[in-house]
Amino acid sequence: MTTTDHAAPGRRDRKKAQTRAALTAAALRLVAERGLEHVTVEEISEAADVSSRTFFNYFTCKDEALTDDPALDGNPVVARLAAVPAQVSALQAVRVALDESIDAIQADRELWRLRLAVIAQNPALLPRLVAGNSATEQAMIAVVATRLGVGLDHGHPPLVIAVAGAAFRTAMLRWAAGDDARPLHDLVDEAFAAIAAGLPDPPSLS
Amino acid sequence: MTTTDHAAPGRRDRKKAQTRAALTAAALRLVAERGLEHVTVEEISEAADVSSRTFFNYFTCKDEALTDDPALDGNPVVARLAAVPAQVSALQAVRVALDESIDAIQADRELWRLRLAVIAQNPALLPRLVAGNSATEQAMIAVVATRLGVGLDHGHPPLVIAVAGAAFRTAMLRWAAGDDARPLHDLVDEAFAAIAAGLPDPPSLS
DNA sequence: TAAAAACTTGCAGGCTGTGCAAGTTCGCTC
DNA sequence: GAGCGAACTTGCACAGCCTGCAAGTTTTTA
Repeated sequence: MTTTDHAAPGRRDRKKAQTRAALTAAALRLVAERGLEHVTVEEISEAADVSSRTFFNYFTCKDEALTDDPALDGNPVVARLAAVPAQVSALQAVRVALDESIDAIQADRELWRLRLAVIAQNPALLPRLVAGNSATEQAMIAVVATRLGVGLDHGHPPLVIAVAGAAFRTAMLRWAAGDDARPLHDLVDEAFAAIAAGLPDPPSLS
Repeated sequence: MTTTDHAAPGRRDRKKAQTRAALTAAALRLVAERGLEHVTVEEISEAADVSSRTFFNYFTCKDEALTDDPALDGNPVVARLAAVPAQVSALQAVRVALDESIDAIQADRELWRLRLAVIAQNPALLPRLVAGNSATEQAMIAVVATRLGVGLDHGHPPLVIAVAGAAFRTAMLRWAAGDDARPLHDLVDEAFAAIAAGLPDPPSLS
């Protein structure tokens, strides 16, 4: 059993989290310094003081060490999405479901700024952010379909999820770029609001 | 010189296109049959009757042989986007710029159905569709920023491009899944219309 | 304290992707 | 139409990614 929710994590789980964090930190630091292609898994593992074989016990590939975050597990997001009152529109429900993820990111501000800088310089990593990996995305689509009372073959739920993901990723990049000093939450709100308004052209600067 | 636009392609360029098409067809067929992980570059090359070293002269990685299509080169799309009259909204301009790509896909109906089936079964490939790779995407963002008369640090252009891409990809998958028998053009229109309307919840089936 | 479960590690090995140095095909010009 | 140069193909060597397996070690549980 690997730590049920309300149990205090034992030494083993603490060590695991520690090793994982060390690998992630090392990966991000090295890639930020040298670029994705000039860092090997062996170097990352070395920096985190584990064998490279152990690296692959934590991550299925190099990219995963850079993008995945335990604080952003998809399951809670899906659960929260299902818990949003039915009268809220699907789009807004997704935004609400992301609230705690947004807070988690803002709380780990420095790590995420670095992570997003790395992602911005290696666009292949971008789609990995936030349920880029089918599993969670499919679950969210299913929940939205249920919320709306439409079949799984309806076109709306996949569109809402894809668009919401795009909005969230865009807001994160903007937040990390620092062009706008506002907190992530505000930037996400702005993006979702723009979408809810139908993405009208903004007034050009006079 | 590699075939300027209005010149008749010589034997060499014809052979290149042929080899490329053979590699793509072989890759799609084999992956559809066996799954992405159970097909090697060597097998694909073998099926297309070239060496595996030659495979990498055409594609930088295995995925590229499955997703990229010469008919969907990003440059023309960017050019068309820039050519859309300025009074058209950015979102609609992107939709218009995609028109010829949509036609090209519909014309190659069978190939694209197979390709999208493969992509649906291997979601890691999805982001590669349609300017998933920064270069074109950045160019489109720049064009939209110019259209709108806003700076490159403005948040709207990236949002529009990301959302439009999500809409296009979603429509393509829907089209290929065959849940809806309408032509791709209609499905793309529907998705863009839904976005322009602010993604309101559809009426649930009574 | 002892068995069970979980985690780490090394090793062997297949596959991806790249640089280099032939060899071959094609296009162009005289 | 001979021949030169550019473009393309290929084999080879090699770095790096990732996996399965079979130890060994640490933590948990009884």
